[in-house]
Amino acid sequence: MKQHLTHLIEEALDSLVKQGLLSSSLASIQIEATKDHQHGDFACNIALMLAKSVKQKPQDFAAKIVAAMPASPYVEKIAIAGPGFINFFLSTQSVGEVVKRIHAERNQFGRCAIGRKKRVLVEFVSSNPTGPLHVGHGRHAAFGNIVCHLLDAIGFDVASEYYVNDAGRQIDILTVSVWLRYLNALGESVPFPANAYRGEYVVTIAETIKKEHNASFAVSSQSIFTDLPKDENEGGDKELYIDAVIERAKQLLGAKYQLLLDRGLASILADIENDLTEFGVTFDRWFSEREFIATGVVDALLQKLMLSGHTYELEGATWFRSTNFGDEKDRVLVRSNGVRTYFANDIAYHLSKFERGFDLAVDIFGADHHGYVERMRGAITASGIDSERLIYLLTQFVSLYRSGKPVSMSTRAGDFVTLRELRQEVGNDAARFFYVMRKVNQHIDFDLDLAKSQSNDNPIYYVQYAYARICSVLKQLEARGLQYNEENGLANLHCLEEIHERQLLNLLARYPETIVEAAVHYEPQILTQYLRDVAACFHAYYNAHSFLVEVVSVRDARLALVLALRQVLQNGFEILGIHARESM
RNA sequence: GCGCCCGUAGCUCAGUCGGAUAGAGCAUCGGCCUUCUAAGCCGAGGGUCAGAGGUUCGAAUCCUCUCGGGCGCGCCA
Repeated sequence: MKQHLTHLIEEALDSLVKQGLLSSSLASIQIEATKDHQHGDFACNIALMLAKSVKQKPQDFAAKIVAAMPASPYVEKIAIAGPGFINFFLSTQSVGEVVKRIHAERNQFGRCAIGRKKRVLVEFVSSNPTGPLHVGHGRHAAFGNIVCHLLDAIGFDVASEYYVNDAGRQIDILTVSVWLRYLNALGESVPFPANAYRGEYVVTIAETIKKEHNASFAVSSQSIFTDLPKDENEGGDKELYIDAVIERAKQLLGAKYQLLLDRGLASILADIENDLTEFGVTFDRWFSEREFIATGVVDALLQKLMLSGHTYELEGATWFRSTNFGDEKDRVLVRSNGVRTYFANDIAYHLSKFERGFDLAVDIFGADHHGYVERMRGAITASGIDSERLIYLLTQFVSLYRSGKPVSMSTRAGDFVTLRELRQEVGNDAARFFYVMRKVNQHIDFDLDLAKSQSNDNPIYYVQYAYARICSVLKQLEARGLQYNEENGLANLHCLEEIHERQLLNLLARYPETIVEAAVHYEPQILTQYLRDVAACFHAYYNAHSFLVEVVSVRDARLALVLALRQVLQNGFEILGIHARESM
């Protein structure tokens, strides 16, 4: 419809050019849906934009445009209002057309092909496998998953990946944490390092290992702790101390150290994957940093960067001159001890994404990584790849509120809330909806009481209830022994003349552009907001009018409308990954 | 100190490409159930869009500065 109206304006402008009233019709014509129904269904601001160049009052020029416009079967009335807007009032018949379209396209309604099958890789969560996911990761999971669905809906070829950071020092810390808890479970009395992972899950893993392997990882407490530096609580450095414990563990366990490491890692990854799967979030690939390094392609990929002339040697280390790309200081790629940094491996990983044929790489990270973005983009540019192809989306933090008070989530105190606990408390649907209801770069105050409440205050119940109510109407139809005739409904759309019906029809027509808007900006909250609007419109309609009226033509037309709405709700829910419930 | 993000009603937040009188919900107050679910609807009050300049037909939206809040500034990951 927008296209049609744009075309009408174009013809009017062309005609004015021919009359010599306008020098050029080259203007970007903006047609927008009105906010207020008194302004008709669509409005155009073209007269306001061109008024200056033709040296006329916008209202006068608008009148000339309207006079030059060809007649259209869809347009019932055209009015000039306000400072010079041209308002289009459509016929009931043409507004109702959207219902036919929805009935024809079903679950395809709202999908389009503007992504042109371009390949996009979305990387998200990528949480270090050192413990269970917490509520912050949940936001990444929900957001990333929904961004994938949105991009798919507009015709991108989407793949998702979880980068498993299983090669670094923190895995060693996990391993000794598990080991010390294991020794504890065997009855050894061992001090627990200040910098080790203190969570209860470590104890659980240790106990499992004890059951599986008995005492095969046992050593005497004395052999571990002789001649170690002081830990933090003894006035020492916790970093130096934990590194010394790691070294000692490797010495004492030999080849068995790797066994222990693998066991702990596998256990945590399994937990993470299980948690995400239950949450409805799956990945096309779990990309292991360790395996990636083992293939040997990391050095080959980094060669691109090395050959760019943007790297140099200093004090035994290899540096990337990221200051050439706006970074505040240069960054180390290879440490003086010969070990590559996380950054170097990550550059190789990102280069591999483009090497593997992806046109676009979308990374979803926490806002605490923002300092990292610039140097990665620099490295990509230096390697000869257009950094426009790398998109970073940074999420802000999530705070939980219960009874109006913030829930303490200090990791140190061991009382941080896991994603699993949150899901169990409020349910997957509410968690997903609440996570993406806010702009990604805005802090979330997650109200647990609200997410659980079964009331109109709760947005997730509000939208699901709209769906359930429509289902309920259909059950009622059956209970009264009535039949719905779709063909008759679609033939009588001109009966939908109530103001609520007009508003609902216009909203339904906006669903496809809402999806495009949400997808291209990576903003799912545009969709959640739309669903809340459409639900509010429906509830008002429901309250104002009966659907199951005596007059068959009106009844069938109304049912055709609410069934179209049900389809749109279902399509939106599908993208959000929430359930369409038939009853509440 | 430097960099990034944020600041909209008492509270939590919408506000599309710069458009018409800045909108919802909660809370407060007042209505609506012989009815397809009242888990809902309708109405009232409530605003210096943090502040000051600028850009223009028009600014919550774009630019500059100031104030306030969050985050980041490792040969960690």
